[in-house]
Amino acid sequence: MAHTHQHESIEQELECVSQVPIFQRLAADQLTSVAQVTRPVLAKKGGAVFSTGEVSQTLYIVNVGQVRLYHLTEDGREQVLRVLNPGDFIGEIALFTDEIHTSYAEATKDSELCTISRAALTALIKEMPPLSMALLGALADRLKTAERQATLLAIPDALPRLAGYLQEVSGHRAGTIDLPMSKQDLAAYLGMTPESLSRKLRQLVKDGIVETIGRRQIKVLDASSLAAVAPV
Amino acid sequence: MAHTHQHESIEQELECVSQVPIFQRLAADQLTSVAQVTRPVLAKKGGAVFSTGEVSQTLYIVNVGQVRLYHLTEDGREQVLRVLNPGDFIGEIALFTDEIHTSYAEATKDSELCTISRAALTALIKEMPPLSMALLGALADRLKTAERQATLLAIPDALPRLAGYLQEVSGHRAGTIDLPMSKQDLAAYLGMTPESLSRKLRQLVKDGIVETIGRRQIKVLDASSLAAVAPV
DNA sequence: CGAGCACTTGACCGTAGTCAAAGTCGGTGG
DNA sequence: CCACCGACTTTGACTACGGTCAAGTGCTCG
Repeated sequence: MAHTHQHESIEQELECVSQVPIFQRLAADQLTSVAQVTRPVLAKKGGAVFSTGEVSQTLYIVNVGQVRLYHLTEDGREQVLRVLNPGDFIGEIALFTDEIHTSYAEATKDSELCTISRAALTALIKEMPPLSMALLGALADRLKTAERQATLLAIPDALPRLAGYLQEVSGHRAGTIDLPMSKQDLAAYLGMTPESLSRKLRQLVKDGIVETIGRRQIKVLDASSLAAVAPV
Repeated sequence: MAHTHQHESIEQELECVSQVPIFQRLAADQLTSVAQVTRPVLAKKGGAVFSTGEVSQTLYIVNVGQVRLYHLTEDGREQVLRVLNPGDFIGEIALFTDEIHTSYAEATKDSELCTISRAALTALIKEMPPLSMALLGALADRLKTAERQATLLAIPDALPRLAGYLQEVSGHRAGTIDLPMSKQDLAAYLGMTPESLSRKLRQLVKDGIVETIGRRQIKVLDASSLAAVAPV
């Protein structure tokens, strides 16, 4: 489990809080109030931030590193729900619904997170209406992404599923994409095997639609051909 | 497009508002304030509540009837995102993110909805902190459902996908389920064809795990066998 | 520089999609 | 109240796509 600093200065909390989109609209003194109720948490690469079944009424904000959020199905498959990079947050479901976690959160790199307890956040919201709007906006955004993922996953064929994803992360324009996760995680996210992902990606490369650069970058060469392959 | 009543009494709005879970924690006088800014809307069976591309900064709450929310993919497939029954709401994404609708909403029965504009809701939230907590809770809940749907859809085989769905709507217990949508919509929701759904359902019936009653009901006979088939 | 892990490639097989057609339920109108 | 019509659902045969298993290649990080 992660280790909590006890004697940190307020500065680290401020750094964390000020980086987060949901807090960005707040005034300086409000930021300080927020920072005062956060607690930093460290998680080593491969370590768990939380697991299924835990009753953690805490909001986690990723400050440094990367956290992978996934469901574990009974047959051992990991369904990647999303990958959190600095500025992203998790735990909002547990925060607002009184339920136990149904997913695992695991650091894929050495990571640094800030946490806010449910009680503290509730108090903050009462004081700062803009904060609740920001939170609502962030949740709505996440919901949109999740529904989009569901739409993608419902596509029966792997090629358009991949194309749809690439289209989305590229913003429908030609250009270089930094993949937010490893190819095997991406495969799970898209509901296919790493083998299928590899084959379909290769097909797109062969057709001159995309180009791979190293392991974590893909360059979209022909956005319109990509759109023709994608079904959305 | 739907027709708006202009000269309704406040009573109808109150009926609508008081039925909605997100408003249920409010005091009577607060409910009245909410009711004052809502506008009822009627939608005939088969009629559109809104379509892709519309810039509607409005929250829709279903009061009577049923509304189907779906994406249309380029190959003509309809991906059902969800089906809204009385008390459910839509439009929150457009409300908080300044974006155009990416989905269609269509009434599957003659329906009655209440609407609240973005401006009005923002004002309400400022006045009533509990309301924002309720909204956040509702959104978090929806997010959880969407992530769950994504997990289900990522399952490669159709049988466990169906079993997982049945498990979920039955609350993991034996008993009768009222399907919230037609089988062909359910097939789309689960990312398979109506033919596959029919075959897999039949298999569950043959194995004595479930029983079909008419077209819209399924009775779970053996919850533990169902759990054995489901992968979640 | 080396070891291990991520990724790729290949061959085979099973499952679900497709197309076509029959069957059945539900609602509407006489 | 019953009969009909239309949409939903089911069934069947065929095909192909992707999953599985196995082995090979190449980054990347220590």
